[in-house]
Amino acid sequence: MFNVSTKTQYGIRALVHLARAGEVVGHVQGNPAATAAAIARSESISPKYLEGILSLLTTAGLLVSERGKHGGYRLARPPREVSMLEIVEALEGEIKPVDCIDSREVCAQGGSCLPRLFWLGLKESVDGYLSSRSLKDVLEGEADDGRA
Amino acid sequence: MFNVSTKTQYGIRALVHLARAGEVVGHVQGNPAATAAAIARSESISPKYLEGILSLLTTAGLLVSERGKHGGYRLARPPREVSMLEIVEALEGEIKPVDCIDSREVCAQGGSCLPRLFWLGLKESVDGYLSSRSLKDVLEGEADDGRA
DNA sequence: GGTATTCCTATGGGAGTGCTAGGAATATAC
DNA sequence: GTATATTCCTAGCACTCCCATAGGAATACC
Repeated sequence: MFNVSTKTQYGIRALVHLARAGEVVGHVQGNPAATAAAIARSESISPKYLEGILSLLTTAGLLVSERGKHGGYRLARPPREVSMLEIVEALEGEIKPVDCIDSREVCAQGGSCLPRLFWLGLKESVDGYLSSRSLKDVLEGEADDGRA
Repeated sequence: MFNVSTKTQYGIRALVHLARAGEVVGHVQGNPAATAAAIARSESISPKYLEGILSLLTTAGLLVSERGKHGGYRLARPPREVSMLEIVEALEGEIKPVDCIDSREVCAQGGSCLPRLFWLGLKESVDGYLSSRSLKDVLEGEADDGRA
């Protein structure tokens, strides 16, 4: 349960790759931007598949792309300022255990829906974890910050 | 993301239904056991579909079934003693964001897999939330216990 | 113009979800 | 012991989503 798609896994690995290489907009302009093909090779990911993923991250504002020859991708912000929640939501959509999660009203089913509060709590727990980690934390292998 | 299947949603609603009706093994022997058909009717769930779900919960040891005429289902334990983690795992399997979550060794991909620690932390966060809630908590609509 | 890149759209196999259907096994009632 | 009410087991099916793969259009550098 709670399987994370390869799309998200690959996306995160690509972002970690860029972060490790210091590919951030503004910084280290000497470096050429990293191409999708290069990241795919280095991370053993299908190149064409990764292309689409990087496009999504660009649309979401997490990456900046340069087209044409010597083009490629860079992080739009330093890793410290990118929360994992942003990344995951960009690729998988909102954390939403059940569909009725946003409607403050009662569920489709008529009566009182007690489980909804339970699912809401789960969403908050997951959102809390994801938003408390930055790309930099993942890069540095920090599994937890001491407080569960 | 993190969609919970109807199987699990229906299963939980059925368990809440049984808990509310006081259908616990040993207690209130006067009551007839609740049938799948009756629960399905009351909760507006497809009867045949619910049958399979209740069977799963029986196999998992959360319900006790009685076959034949006047048969039905009862909770195997009082609601206070049933953790939501048990229920969810019985219906959806282990919480496992990525497949490499149990292998202490490095992922399939050769090098160091930093994201694995991150996913492990997510699993622990979800497991923690689920194991901290009992069926009774859900029944009483307790969304949180005060501590995030 | 040639080349290297991102970007867009379409396609397809495979797996999982959400049921539906039919009947076998089992227990009670008369 | 037959009828009846229930759980239990297996199979199947439409639908959607996942995981790519493919081909080419748009763009930018040389």
